Amino acid sequence: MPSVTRRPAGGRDRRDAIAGRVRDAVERLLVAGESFTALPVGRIADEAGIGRSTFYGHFPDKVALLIALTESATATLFDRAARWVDEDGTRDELDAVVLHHVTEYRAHAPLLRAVVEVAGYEPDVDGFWQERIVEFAASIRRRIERDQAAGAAHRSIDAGPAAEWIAWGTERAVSMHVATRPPAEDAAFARGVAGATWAAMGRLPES
Amino acid sequence: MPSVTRRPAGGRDRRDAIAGRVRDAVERLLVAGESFTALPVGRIADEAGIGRSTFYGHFPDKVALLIALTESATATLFDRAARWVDEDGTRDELDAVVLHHVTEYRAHAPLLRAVVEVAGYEPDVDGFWQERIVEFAASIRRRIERDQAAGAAHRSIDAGPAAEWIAWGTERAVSMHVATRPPAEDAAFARGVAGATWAAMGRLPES
DNA sequence: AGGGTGTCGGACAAGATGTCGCATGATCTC
DNA sequence: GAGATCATGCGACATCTTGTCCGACACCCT
Repeated sequence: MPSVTRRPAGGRDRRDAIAGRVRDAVERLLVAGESFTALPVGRIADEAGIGRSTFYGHFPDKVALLIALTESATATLFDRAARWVDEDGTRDELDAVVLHHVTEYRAHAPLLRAVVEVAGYEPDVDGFWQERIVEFAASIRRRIERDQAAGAAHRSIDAGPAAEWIAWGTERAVSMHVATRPPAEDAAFARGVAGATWAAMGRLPES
Repeated sequence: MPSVTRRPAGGRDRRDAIAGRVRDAVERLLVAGESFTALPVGRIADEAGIGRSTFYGHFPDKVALLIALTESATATLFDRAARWVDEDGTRDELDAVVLHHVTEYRAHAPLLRAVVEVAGYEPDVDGFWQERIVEFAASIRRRIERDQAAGAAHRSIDAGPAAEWIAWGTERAVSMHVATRPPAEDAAFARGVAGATWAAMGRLPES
């Protein structure tokens, strides 16, 4: 005789299945080139095979959906790069790190395109995205400062602005590259960015 | 006795005055923090003191208005920086060049924010903006290559990707800086970015 | 069987877009 | 000044989207 009332497993499974269908539907539509901004909720509901009012039972609005979609997708996006930064990774490792970032970015490109798009006019999304990049920039700054303290990085580099420039620059350049170039060019692009990043951190190799 | 029929100056003046009022109205609304995307045409018309249908007599739609607004505003945005690049400007000149760019960007910040925002979902605006940055990146690439040919820039820098990274990075970092920091910080930011840019071009000073 | 929850389809109100028609005002030409 | 032409403003209209609500139905649990 149970002493608490519990949600039924069947009901939860069904509810999760619907949220999953909405997610998959949005992904398909974004992959097909739809702009998130111009995408009506009714279209998403149709694509997911649910009622439009059911959508509102799961998500308060389209923006909340986007935030939910991207939280997990971007949770690990910067992990490898941040680890390289935090653990004082080497120049030899950097090509692979940037390539991994480009590859991950490309894998989530439709969603990330939507995030950047919606961040332009939605403060919640903007704040969420900025938080991600600003956090990464802070770790780059600390890395540059450590390198300078150890005499490994050139003292002409001002760690704060340089770190912001690197973090935002990488985000933007990768996003543009992924949007306009084929995957076959990823490795060369990543090598080039890695070289410029290393230099911008004040770490040009000895001539 | 005139042999051609000409539109009267008064009528043209009146027509230009209306277009100007629309421009000023949009600028005021953007400065006030309105998102261009969320701004209805009716609101712009009210702010400009014209009828909504008159708006459509002057601009086919809101996006066309934005493009018209930003074409002149951004026509010269990159001029000074491009000149520095094309005329093989020096490190000593770069601080002032970047600061000028930041200052110009800040002066047009509401409009440029709108461009980047709308570029996310409007192919015309996207193309227009990309063209600007890609052109700038190409000139940076040529500059890096000239420097490398002259033995002044480090050969570890791959000019193509580095140039893209610099161009897009600068656009994005400046836009973020202007949106989140006060003008008093512009000079320090510009110096920092100039240092990182010079380094990313493979031009770290001798230790 | 009864109760509770979730879903679907439809209706509603509000807002925005783009177009059109009509009345009025402004300007130009003779 | 009179008449013609063009531009403007207002309002109506059709369409679409958003967010909300309602009733009917399905499903699950006790």
